[in-house]
Amino acid sequence: MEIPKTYNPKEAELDHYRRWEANGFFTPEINQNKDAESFSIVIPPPNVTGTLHMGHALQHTLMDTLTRWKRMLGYRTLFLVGVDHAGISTQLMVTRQLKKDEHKSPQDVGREAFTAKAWEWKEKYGGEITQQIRREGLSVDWSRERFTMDEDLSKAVREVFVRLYEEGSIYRGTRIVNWCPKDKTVLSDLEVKEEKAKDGKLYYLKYPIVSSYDILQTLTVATTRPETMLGDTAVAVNPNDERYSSLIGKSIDLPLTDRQIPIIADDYVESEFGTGAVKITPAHDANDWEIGERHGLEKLVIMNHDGTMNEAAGAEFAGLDRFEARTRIVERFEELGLLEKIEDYEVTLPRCERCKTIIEPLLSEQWFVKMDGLRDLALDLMRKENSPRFVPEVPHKKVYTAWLENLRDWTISRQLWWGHQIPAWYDDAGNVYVARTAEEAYEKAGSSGLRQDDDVLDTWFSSALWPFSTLGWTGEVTETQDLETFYPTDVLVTGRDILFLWVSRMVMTGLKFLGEKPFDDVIIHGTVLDKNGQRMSKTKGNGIDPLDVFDKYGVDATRMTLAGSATGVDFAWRDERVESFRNFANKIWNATRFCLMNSEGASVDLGSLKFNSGKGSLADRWIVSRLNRTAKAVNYALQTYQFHEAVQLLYHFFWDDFCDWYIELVKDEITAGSGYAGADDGDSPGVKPEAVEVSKETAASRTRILTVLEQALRMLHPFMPFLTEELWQKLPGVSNGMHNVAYATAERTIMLADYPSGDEALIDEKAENEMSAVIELISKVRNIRSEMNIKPSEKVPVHVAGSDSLRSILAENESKILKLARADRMVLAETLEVPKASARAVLTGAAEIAIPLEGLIDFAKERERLENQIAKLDVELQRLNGQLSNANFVERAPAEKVDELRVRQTEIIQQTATLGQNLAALA
RNA sequence: GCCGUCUUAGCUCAGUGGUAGAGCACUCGCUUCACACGCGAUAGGUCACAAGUUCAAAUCUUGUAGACGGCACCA
Repeated sequence: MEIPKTYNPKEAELDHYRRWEANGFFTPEINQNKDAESFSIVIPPPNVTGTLHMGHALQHTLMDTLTRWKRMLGYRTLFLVGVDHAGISTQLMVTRQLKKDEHKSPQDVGREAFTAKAWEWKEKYGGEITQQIRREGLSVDWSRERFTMDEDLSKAVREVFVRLYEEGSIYRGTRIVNWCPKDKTVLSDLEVKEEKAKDGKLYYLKYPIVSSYDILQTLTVATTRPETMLGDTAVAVNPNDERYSSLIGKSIDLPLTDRQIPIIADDYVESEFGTGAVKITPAHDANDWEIGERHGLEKLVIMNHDGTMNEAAGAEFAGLDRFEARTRIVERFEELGLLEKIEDYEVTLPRCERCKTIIEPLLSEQWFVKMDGLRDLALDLMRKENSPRFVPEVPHKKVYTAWLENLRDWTISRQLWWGHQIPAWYDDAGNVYVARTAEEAYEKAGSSGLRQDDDVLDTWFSSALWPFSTLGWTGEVTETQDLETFYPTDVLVTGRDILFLWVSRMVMTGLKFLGEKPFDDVIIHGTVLDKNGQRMSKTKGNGIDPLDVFDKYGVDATRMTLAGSATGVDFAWRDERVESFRNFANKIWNATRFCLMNSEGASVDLGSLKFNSGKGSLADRWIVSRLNRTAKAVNYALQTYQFHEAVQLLYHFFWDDFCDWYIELVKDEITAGSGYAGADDGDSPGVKPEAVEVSKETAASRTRILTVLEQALRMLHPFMPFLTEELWQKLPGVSNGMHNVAYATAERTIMLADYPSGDEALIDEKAENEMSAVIELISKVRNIRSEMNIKPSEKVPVHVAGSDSLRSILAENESKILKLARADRMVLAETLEVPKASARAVLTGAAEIAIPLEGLIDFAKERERLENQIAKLDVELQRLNGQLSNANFVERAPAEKVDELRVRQTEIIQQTATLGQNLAALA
């Protein structure tokens, strides 16, 4: 079979994906084993407005790797995919489009037309991310694709809302909330991000005290937001503050208004801060609101929802933007001689996570979820069962627990049109009827003259139900088969930024409504940073588009790069790293190409790797041992979510063990008699292999190498799905008979092949030790050749002295050693008998080698070589001597350890002696 | 303010008590018939700093410095 010299990923990628999807390989139904254990994972639903970024690519890779691995192991596997309706984001997109296309605002078209537009937008543009997910190769079940606003999911949302309302956990109340004047909606605490302001100021305002005398007395208050003074309804001081005790009970003539406000005492005030007197604006500050509650103060709202001042702020200010009002008020205070001073002051400002607008704390009536009960469910689960298990555990377990412990009520209403409209209806008298449907509300009210609440729910309210709403939970008694089979899910893979917003809430709702946690393990992956270690962001423009990387290096190489980063750790993106995995993909391609060029008369046969002890050549037993050892280690690494460990194991097994050693060791056997060791440049057709008779031995060797390769491809498949499928399909003899039994009848594909789990019986310590000796010998010879500048084309004789067993191992592998060491003969003896003009080295086990180099040797260089070797050993020996002469060490360290060092000490002494003699002989 | 993470080879990072590792880059040598996206061979680190625990510390404890993250407060 002829294949090109270089792997071209793009060709393989789309074709295989189409075929996998069309054949239903991604669905759990492909699994024919009724007793199969299930494995399920739900994707963190990307925003419908979103496009793929590196964070997605990372988390998707981890999830797909796990899913493919479990599927190959025979689990009934569901990787559920879906998209989030992303309330604010989508509303903004659609609003923008409406403005651009029709020059209209949402209010112009009305709610119904607007949401219709939003659905249109979703159908048209919302598919981008799902196409990108296909490009990534994710083995998600498209037949179960979900959208958070699907009818079933919406039903689940209403059900949960009604149940929480009925038990009193959802309530409507008037509170200070986080208001975004740009998006014109309330936000939860988690959607507000604090940011340091560059030029914060602290304004000291003098408030005139109402006095029975005519002397003007003032009380100075400090504030960062002077504009709120128009809403002040008191000034507070600490009750123990002697400076002000006489003022308590008196009043202030509030400047710029015609109001008089009281001076009150409250413990909240810290005398040390500012002037020790605080202006109190209950309608525009959460702490002030508390004080207002305690003292029965009026709550005067002075701002509109768009951040402008309202009538209550007074005619002079009404209509001004809040920041214009600030400037204006400061000017007016100055005019009145009431501005004491302005200080620079570092202040952190709350900003809208989405649009970065400064949040206005505003008094507003909203819906809230009381979190106490839900919180306790999650906390108990953590305290009693240590669940969910975070990977890595530090720091997430602690952060998660601490957050729960300090949890406050959740503001769930949003002043948007795109989302789940709150299932609450009002009659003209203002009575509220919370119900699953309008009909149910009418029934409760005994009238159909009701108006549904205008607001929608926080997007995270529906996301919180994702692990079960997607599996068919609607709260009805008939639970679906999927829910039965796949809930709870096995593992959640997500970023740390949504630990509170999403993960914690899924835990709470899962426990509450299904009585069972939604997942066992939570992998919190790291953040992909740019090459300077900075977070990628749109504003910085330093983002790396995964699709560009796919185009340049291939999806598989990108996946290996992402999986190859340590779980949970941030890492700086380096193209060089993907490049090395692109090279790795090419290495796999070419190794396969070589095996295929020499596959005549052979086909993949698992039986060819089952050796009874002692049977099979050393190289064969060795590679089979390495294969099985690697398989065991890879499975363990995946079980413990050490993806990078698995990547390293596979990389080194394939490249070092399989390519660098095994292929080279058996090359002669594989190419024997074919006259076709390889195509020359790819241009000429080469010799047709069918012209040549393939011997039984050659065919057997070819079968073995093909089989090892086939197993390696299977192990690599969860990480590199496209390349491995592409190559696997080309191997002679592959069939659906290699599938896990659960998929016996499915059309043949590597993605359903049985995953190698590693056979302990085929791990052969003896073979690995013997091969180490062969490898050590070859390496030493190569080292001498290189340092003595012996041309690659020049063959040398190799003399080896060593034990009987070593000599017999080497003798058995003579032809291989000669080839790889580029030697023309190997002389084995008990002691070395070589001329003085030889280059020498020592081997493990009191063995030594020499290469006679009459006329070629550079004595000075050889002396240097030997001295270097001695010096290196001496460093180690000094350390060993130190340790072993320490009585404490010998007494207290485990005997095993002490013995180990003694053995090593003896060996070094012996080797040093040998090298010393060699050196002396040169003089 | 509170909590936490990181600091290891030129770069990016593994490594969690017992002789320091990888990839890339660097140096040297190779058109060796799968692959130059390759092959072979080197070089390169007092594991941020200090003290402590231990027979033994990159690894555990404490402190210091620097980088970063989360939470809270902010008149």
